[in-house]
Amino acid sequence: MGVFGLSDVYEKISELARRRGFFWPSYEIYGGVAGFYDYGPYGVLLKNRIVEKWRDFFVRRHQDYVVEIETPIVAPSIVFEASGHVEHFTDPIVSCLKCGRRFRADHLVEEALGVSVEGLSLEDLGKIIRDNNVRCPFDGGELGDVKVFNLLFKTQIGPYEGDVGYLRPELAQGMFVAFKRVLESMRSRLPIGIAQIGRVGRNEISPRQAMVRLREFTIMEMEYFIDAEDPQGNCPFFDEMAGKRLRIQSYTMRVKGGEPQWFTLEEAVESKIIVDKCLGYWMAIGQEFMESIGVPAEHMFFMEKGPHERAHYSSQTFDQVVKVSRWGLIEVAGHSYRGSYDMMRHAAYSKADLTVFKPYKEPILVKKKRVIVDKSVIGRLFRDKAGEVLEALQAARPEDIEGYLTGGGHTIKVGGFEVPRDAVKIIEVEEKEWGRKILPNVVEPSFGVDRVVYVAFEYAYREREGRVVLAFPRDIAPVQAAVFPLVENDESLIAEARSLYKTLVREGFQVIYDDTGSIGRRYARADEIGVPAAFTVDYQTLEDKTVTMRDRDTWRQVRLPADNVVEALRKFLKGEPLDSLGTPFK
RNA sequence: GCGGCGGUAGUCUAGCCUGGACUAGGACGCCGGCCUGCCAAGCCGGAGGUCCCGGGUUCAAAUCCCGGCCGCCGCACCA
Repeated sequence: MGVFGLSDVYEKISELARRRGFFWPSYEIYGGVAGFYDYGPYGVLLKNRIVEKWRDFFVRRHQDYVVEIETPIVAPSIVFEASGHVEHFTDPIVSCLKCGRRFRADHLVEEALGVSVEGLSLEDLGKIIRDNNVRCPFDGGELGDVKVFNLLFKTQIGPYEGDVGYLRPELAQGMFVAFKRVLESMRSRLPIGIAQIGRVGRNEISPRQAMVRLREFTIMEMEYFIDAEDPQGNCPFFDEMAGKRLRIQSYTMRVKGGEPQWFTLEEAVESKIIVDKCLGYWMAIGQEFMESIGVPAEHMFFMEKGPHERAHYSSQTFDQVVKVSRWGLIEVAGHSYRGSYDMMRHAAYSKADLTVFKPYKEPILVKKKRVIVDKSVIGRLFRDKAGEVLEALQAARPEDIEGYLTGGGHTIKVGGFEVPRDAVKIIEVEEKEWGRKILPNVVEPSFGVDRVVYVAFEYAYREREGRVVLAFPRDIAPVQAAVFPLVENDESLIAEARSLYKTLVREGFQVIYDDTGSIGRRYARADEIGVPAAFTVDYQTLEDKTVTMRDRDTWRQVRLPADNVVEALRKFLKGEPLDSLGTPFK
């Protein structure tokens, strides 16, 4: 028995996944490497459908605001210096000089001395270790310098060792760095969502839990760029989801030991449990997405992270967690309010102007003070320094300069120069302002594909009369239909079945054709990879061109004309009940 | 990274303690043939094994010992 009263199906799932070609640990013939997984033929089909569904929920349905891009997985080091990952995406470690074992430096100190060392620099940690003679807990050996272990995979771009590159640990930086160009190509309007689906790498110290914690994995992520000062305009679709019910456990609820509670999206936003409308909106979409993958709403909730649990960039983060039988709660998505941290950093590091011009409806008149300088005086007085002086005067705030003028002094001190007051005057002008420049804030829903695949698999797993059925929601099933002749040794049945199979393939369906073994065995095989519908060509087909259609989940059948199969399958995959598609059979 | 347990055809497993007749046995699955008028039926035939890897002990190692890799569990870690 697993947790939450769910029976632990992990072993059965991994066995089935390997045997039927969904997923398995990579590099098996070389003994395997922890943290890497292969997708097999049906796994790829399943994953692709899940990815396509995410794209539908987050991108296609919001296509007037959300676009998808693709950026490289390797970035020059400056990108992750700007993002803070080079500095923060690390653990401090020390090595024992005698046995070579490695330890978390902060934990060792906290354990040995019973003091909190949170936020201390590497040097400070090293000093504490030396001053207190902290030793290796195994053989008492002396400890070396405190170093950082960075979870970024490091590489080199081109032939020169100085050109450090990193494998991205998240997709977000790709969107931030490309933001200006994307915004421009989408006619420079906010809000805008930029989505991306792609691989990332994190050099985890000890990955575990199969597909749940990998060193290389796929993320589906969106950065939704908004104007923090225009809360009304940011989320034009909010009302459509306002009544959606979400289960939320705020940080304060959690530290008090409280259970997650149900809120409508509107309630959660109005009571400030979710700090931002857009953050809440995408959480609601995220919940609908996971429900469509097969997870009932009562099996997931949003868990708010506390101040010390959040990433360095975030002011509010919710983990979208789903119950699984083996490991309890696993995080399938993180929903973060990232503020303008990243955009600020990239603007500073790249010197690019990453602001967005937001026009007002009507231009407004503003009174501004302007510094007027008598350049001939400055030129004569400062000669070759005149340029610098002028620059300093322009850079200064007019109010400050006015302060000197009204203060009655004889000179104005600016940029290390003293400028005679007569050379400068302040005038007031009226200007039309057509808009303002803002640095956008960012809301980010980010899903781990591989975890979603695992969750879909676990929630689809059923046992029925000693047989295994993968009851995927019909529209994510890796294979959509099966076609069988009733028996395997009748050429005319086989010919009809092959022809039906070809029709379905031509119509774009993923179909398996199978004519070996008994019909029951073939149904069982199809159930085991989760094929929602099976069509069987029997002797009556030869008379009246009808076939039977079988539902994976009920094992019931209807009979319908072979010519209607394409349309019936299309409807069935969209959720229509079997009974509406034909007349009952047997 | 630490500790415990484990690793044998595609899958599940017997054998390991007590080394040799193991040319590694079985079941399911898979492939071919026969049969089969709707839910893993039957019969015949077949393919499939680096016994996790490396080293050691021994006349002899799937079996004992050491190291490593991988997995599961617990601790730690998971910006």
